[in-house]
Amino acid sequence: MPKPTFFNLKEEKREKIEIVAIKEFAERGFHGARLNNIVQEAVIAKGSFYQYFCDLEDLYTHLIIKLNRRKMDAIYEELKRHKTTDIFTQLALILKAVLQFIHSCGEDVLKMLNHPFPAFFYASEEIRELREKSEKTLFEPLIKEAIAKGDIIDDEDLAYSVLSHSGAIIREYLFHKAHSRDYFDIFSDEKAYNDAAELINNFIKQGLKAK
Amino acid sequence: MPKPTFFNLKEEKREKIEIVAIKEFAERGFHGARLNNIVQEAVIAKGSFYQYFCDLEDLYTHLIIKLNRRKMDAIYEELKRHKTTDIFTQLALILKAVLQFIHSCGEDVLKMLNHPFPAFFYASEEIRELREKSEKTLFEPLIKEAIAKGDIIDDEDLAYSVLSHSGAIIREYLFHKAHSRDYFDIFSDEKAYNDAAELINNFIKQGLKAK
Amino acid sequence: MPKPTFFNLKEEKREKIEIVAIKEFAERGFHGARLNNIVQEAVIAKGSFYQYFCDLEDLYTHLIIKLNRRKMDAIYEELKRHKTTDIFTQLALILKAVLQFIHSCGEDVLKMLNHPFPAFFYASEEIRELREKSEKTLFEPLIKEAIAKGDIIDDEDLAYSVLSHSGAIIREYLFHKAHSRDYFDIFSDEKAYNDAAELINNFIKQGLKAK
Amino acid sequence: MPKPTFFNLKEEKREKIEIVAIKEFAERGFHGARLNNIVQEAVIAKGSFYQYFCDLEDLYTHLIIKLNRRKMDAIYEELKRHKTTDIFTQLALILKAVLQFIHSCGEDVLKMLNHPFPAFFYASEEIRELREKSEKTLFEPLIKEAIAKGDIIDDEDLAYSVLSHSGAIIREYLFHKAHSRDYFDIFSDEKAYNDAAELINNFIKQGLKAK
DNA sequence: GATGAATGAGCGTTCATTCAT
DNA sequence: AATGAATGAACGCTCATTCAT
Repeated sequence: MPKPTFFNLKEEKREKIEIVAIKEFAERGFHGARLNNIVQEAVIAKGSFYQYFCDLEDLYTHLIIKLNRRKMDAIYEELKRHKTTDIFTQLALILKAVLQFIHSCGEDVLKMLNHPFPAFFYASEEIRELREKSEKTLFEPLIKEAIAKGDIIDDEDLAYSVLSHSGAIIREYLFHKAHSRDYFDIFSDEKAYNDAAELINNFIKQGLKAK
Repeated sequence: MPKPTFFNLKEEKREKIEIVAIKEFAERGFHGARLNNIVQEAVIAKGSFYQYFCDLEDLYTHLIIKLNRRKMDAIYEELKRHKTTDIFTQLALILKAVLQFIHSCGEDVLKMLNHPFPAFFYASEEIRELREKSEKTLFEPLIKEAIAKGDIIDDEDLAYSVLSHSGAIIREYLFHKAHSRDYFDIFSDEKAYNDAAELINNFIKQGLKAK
Repeated sequence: MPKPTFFNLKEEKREKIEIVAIKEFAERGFHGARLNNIVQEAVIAKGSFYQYFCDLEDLYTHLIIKLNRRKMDAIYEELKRHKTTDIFTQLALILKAVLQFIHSCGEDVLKMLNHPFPAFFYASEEIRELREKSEKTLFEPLIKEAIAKGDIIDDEDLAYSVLSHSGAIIREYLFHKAHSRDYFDIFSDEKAYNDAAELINNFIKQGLKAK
Repeated sequence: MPKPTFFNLKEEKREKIEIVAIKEFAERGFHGARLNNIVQEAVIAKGSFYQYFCDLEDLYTHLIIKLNRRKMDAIYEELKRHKTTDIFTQLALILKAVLQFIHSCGEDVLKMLNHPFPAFFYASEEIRELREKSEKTLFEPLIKEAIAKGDIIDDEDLAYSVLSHSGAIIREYLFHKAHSRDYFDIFSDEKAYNDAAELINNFIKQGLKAK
């Protein structure tokens, strides 16, 4: 968690540091990122960095959490805007919101997220919370309601494990179809993405719908 | 690729190095692994390490390839032993073989494989081939045959993207059910794993079976 | 080129590093010189060294350039002080200035310069410029003027190749006479050196003077 | 000095090692040369190398001494063939013999000799002897006789210091004229070399001839 | 709060030399 | 005499972190 000093910074400076850091993490991954590069690009003193963050992990975690929060906000807003109660329509809205979010972030964020997460990431308590509070919090109420309404079969765990992998399956689908491994590709062709999303959504519907 | 010197080593010594390295990679990930620790634990001179491998990446890649080959061998053996042509029975066999393979390897291998792959890994030609020759080679013929026989709907890409995520969905299911994050847990309760495998298998069947 | 940090150092510290480095290069040559020895003798942290210089080559080049500049300055000052236009008087002044310069530097500098230059040295652009701007710049105008005045025969290349070896011939002369191989010896007996310089100067005059 | 084992080797093998070593020293200089490369190219075991030589310095010194001996032999043969007693004709013969020797050795030898001598070289007793026994032994009798005959002025030391630099002055002359630093150039144009040799020879004659 | 020079543990890697076979 | 695997000291260099100003 960044130190209070960081949040007392002028918005402009704070954003500069974040943008520069995202660029560094995007270009070189967490393990390749160098504090020297970040402070140089952000035009802050090395000592100042340690007034703002404990260390590089702290900064990295901060960025991931912030991006995740913004992603979840975008999803919730999309869900709120359409006010549907059908879980498969909701899944479609979620997938669409994710696509839009990624577009809105720019290439560096995408490149950063495309790097494998560093090992410390999985060990961190902060991250455990983050995961609990994002996908679970998102899907569980939807699933519970859909079960209550009798829309899907009565297996929360199955529904969750499938829904939470829907994004990954879409990406695998597009990768496999295109024989590509370029992460950008699959987000740039909006039509192809939406078609794949609908296909996977329908696939999931087959398996989950109440008998 | 390890140097010939490595393969000329006495089996005992060669295995010791591999086991020690797996442990180090398991505990700290590739980027956290330290050559010093490995040579110390394996009781070999630092210089000797470089008689066996070009560098740490070489050792890491060797281990991943070897483990992957053993996994694929186990799967193919299982498929051969049962000689079924039903794709969903085949998927069940595959999942079972993977479970057995992981049991046979021990916890360190699992922990090592659970770490995100380092970036260099994706750049390597060796690895690209490995990936082509493993999951794709495994699933594609099964899918093609099942489509030809009219057992599943005629969408190779969909089938592939779903089947290749079946393992991940099972693990997510067990994680979510157990509220656990210990990766080895989910492989230790064989019954629970097999039940989950059957459940996910059936789920997939719903979505893929020919109409 | 040393980094700005080096030039911001207190004079005392900067000189200590230079003196220590000259001693190390003098005793062991560039290829034998050890960074460990330098930082230990100079009582600075290894990391600090890299705040001051890119690497050992950087330090070595810095020293050579600095010494060369000081040598050339000494020569030009001597020439300016006496304002002669006779090329052989000028050569005598140059030889005298070199002698004084070497005396002012001490034995270590002499020993350092007596080592063969490392190979990288000849590849560097910085050094190419240095060479262009030292001996050539020094001798060529003198020669051109002497030819124009009709003082020496009209062969620039011959004059240059002979004049630029005058120092080496003097040293060989003194070595041979003294049956010595200690490089510093020949500069310590000022009288002998000056006699030799005059002798060689006269020798050259015989070959170069206009007929 | 190589060990007796080396001289017991079959001529063919011995020559192979020398040729390979010359190539390695030519390409990378003494400090860049790697024993690994030499034994690999010469197809001998690393351990065998130490049966033949104490270390790399031993091999290097052996090669230099051998080449020097061959050069001196070539010079003496040339002098013997023409049986002149005029010192300047003799100098011309020496310069010519050197040119021919370098041509006969091939490019690798030239490249090897073009590298600066390593520092250990100057410290070695073996080398001191070598130098004593080559240039000095060559020039001193010639000079003594020329003085006795009254052909040149009575200053042995001057004559020696000038004659022993004649080769270097020729090279400087050709370098300067061609604005080149490529060592090969100056030996490949035989005509230019011979013209320069004659020019420098005449120059020296002016300064040395008896008045 | 801001600075940036100072720090030194730690890194991966090299390679001449040894020595058991 | 020949081998080549084993060795480990030594190398230059990195870079997150500290700390005096």
